[in-house]
Amino acid sequence: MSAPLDLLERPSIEVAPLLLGAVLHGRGVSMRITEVEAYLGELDPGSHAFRGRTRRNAVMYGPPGHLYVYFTYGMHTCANVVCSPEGTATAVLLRAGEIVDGADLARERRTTTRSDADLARGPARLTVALGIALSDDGDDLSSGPITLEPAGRPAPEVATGPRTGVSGAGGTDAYPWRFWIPGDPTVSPYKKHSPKRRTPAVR
DNA sequence: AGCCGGATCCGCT
DNA sequence: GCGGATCCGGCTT
Repeated sequence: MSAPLDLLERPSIEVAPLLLGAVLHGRGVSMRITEVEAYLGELDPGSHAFRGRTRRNAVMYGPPGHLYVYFTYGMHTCANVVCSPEGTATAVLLRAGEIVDGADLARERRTTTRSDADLARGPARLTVALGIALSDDGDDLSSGPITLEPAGRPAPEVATGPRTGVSGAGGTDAYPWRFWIPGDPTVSPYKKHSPKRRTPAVR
């Protein structure tokens, strides 16, 4: 890995706050990262790696500095930055960003009309704005087509809280594994996942 | 071979 | 605020 991305060799929980303010470049769009979540690998019930290596999550086990892209809810793709040394499956989910260049192109990729702040607000919208597809799973962030430019300096202020949308994650709600730039209008507003009813209440 | 639920988003109310 | 969309991965049978 090239020197600028050496920071990704650490576990995702350390990398996540450092990614705030970093800029992704690619496919005609540049995006400043404003919200992320850390997924801690095989020990983390919320992580795709919790039950070990599979074909889908194989990239998470590879070297840091690559994209792990997955498909969910039958229609959405989401993207992670793989962290920690090869053989260890930690990653940072990219949840929101501010388009700093190429907003017209990002907007063309969307099917619905939204405000600028909404263009990459939410992990699936973020991949649409950047033109990331499932075929980008495993892409090297140091050589493109999507590249990562680390933040010049740490974000002046970082907010933390529980991860969003993670259910059945064995009490990890208690851990502040979500990081965002406080007050930034591009940060996704979604509330914490509320578990679905399992069985009808019997009384 | 089949089932279940999901690191979500959108449109309607 | 809520439910539907829509299909794949991973586990069970």
